[in-house]
Amino acid sequence: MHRHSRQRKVILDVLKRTKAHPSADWVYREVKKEIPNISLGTVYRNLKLLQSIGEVTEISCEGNEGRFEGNSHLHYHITCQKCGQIKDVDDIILYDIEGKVARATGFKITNHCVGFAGICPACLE
Amino acid sequence: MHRHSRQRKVILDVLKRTKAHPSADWVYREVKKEIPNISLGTVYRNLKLLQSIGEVTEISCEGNEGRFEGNSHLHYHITCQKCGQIKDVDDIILYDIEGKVARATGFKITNHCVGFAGICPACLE
DNA sequence: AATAATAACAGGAATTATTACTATTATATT
DNA sequence: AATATAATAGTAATAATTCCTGTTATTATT
Repeated sequence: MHRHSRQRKVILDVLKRTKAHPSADWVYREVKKEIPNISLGTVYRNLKLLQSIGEVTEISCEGNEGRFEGNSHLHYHITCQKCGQIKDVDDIILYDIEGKVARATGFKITNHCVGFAGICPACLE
Repeated sequence: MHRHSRQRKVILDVLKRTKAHPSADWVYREVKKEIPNISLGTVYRNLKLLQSIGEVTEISCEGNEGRFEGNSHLHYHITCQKCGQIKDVDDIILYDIEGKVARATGFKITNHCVGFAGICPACLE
């Protein structure tokens, strides 16, 4: 069973209060401000644990692996290939896509991802 | 300008004739059968070059980064989380999804990916 | 066909992200 | 308070990919 730890709490707090989609290393540097001797291994271990209980999601599309977010409602992402920012795409809903793929392939679907890449309005000038 | 090289030709041939979605290292080992002293760096360099001219695609969804394919028509992928195989999903068409996201976000979209994870029929028993 | 310019190569070193290991510390239970 | 062990810090190890350097091979030009 899970015990509480200050480290885990601060890691989750950091993720919950940012709208960005940070890397493990960014989380590490941020938590370090509050717990200066935290270990990078602790960050990785807790990011994984927090994922397993649904508190944190790792992005898995369009080269954005290793980016995390504390926002757990279903949505997709778009990445600017020029400045690197990742934004949420909240307006697109793919109705029953997992069901469609399950029927087409015979797989039991457990997860899907959708991601976009392009140039953001600011970088377009 | 690009020159021809035996290495590049064999790398592309290997990718064109497999239905799998191999890793750079698998391609390397396969090409080694024909060119025993090929270098892994050469494989990476050519995979990148072949991508840039559209002959090869790198999968970018659901933890399948670093997997390549020579099949360049638009389609999606599904990965079995138990046995690791990656299969093509050819039957699902997302109508004008890039246009929809462009209108919703203001980005100029250059690419999108859709990927699924689950358990394949064989692994389900 | 020989020459010159340089793209591409082999082999190895370097880099980066992530995981594993181990001795110590902190949390929850009795 | 004593105990069991989950979690930690710090470091070492691993894996995937890129970078570097001297050599080779391809193409264009003579």
